[in-house]
Amino acid sequence: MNIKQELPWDNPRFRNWVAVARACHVLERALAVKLAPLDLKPAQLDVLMNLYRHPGMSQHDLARKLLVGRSNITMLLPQLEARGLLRREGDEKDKRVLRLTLTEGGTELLMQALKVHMALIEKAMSQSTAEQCDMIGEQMRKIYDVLKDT
Amino acid sequence: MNIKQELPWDNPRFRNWVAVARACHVLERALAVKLAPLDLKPAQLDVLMNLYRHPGMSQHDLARKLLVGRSNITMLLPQLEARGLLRREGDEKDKRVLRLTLTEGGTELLMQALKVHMALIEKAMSQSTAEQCDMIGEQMRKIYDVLKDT
DNA sequence: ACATAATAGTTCAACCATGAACATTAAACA
DNA sequence: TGTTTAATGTTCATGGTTGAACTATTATGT
Repeated sequence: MNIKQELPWDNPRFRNWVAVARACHVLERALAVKLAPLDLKPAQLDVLMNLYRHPGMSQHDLARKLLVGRSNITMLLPQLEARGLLRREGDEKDKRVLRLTLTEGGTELLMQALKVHMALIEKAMSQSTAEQCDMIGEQMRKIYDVLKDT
Repeated sequence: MNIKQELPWDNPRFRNWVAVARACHVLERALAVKLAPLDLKPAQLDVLMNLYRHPGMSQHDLARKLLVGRSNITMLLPQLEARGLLRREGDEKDKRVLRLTLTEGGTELLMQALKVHMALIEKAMSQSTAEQCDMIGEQMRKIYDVLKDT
């Protein structure tokens, strides 16, 4: 086979993407550490955030928002429900779906967790100008759109 | 407690970072799918790439490069070694360390996998200009530096 | 209406990643 | 030298994520 090809580490796009992946990795890790005192995992925070913004959403919709399998949601929710952070109530029209809503306590914990999350992101992205930051977001949304159905 | 605070979804930095995380997520997933025919996981590809660039590196160094724990490497390598993709040889000076090198077969498989990986990244980032792409990489490296010791 | 297909959620087994505890070897230092 | 400290790699128990198979319910099509 022809082993001669442009090696990726000479390719700017490749090198730059590696940087993106590494940044994601360390931010995720840092978030996990900072959330530990609240006894909350990043995945759980994602759940709370989505329920705050979309009260009454179904588990299926939540899974799609989080880019995760439905079974993952099934495994995730009981702990949060047992802690009184959210409610699961059967939809009356469609008996298959469960409607999810945050409780008072869930909202309160979310607000604390958001402070932590925001502080971390501020720290991370404070080095970029607003224009740079927006441009990054714009490009990343394009990437998502290109790949989402792959 | 004071629940009044700037909500993250109104904050550009937050929204843009979410886009970064989502883009990472879907690219990682797409890579896993595309690598499946080669019977290779993304994590394994990362190993091969690093060994290609740094032949003779130790497991400890590899773990640091990949931002994972040493035990992860211990679990990862035997499969690759059994497939004849790499060699583990004890260092003569320091009997604690194992030196890792790719075999011919490992290099060959790596080259195939790199084509897949490159194609995916090209597809993802082809929407950005070279300047935008470099800027993204630059900002991400800053983020990594800021957070790496958190 | 009835059969078929599609959807929401659950269960379960398999796979990964992690971190603490451990064995071996090397380095520091007294 | 002899003792203590540090570093490398392994083992193992734990917890998280996944996808396929399953149940229950709703939609579709004839």
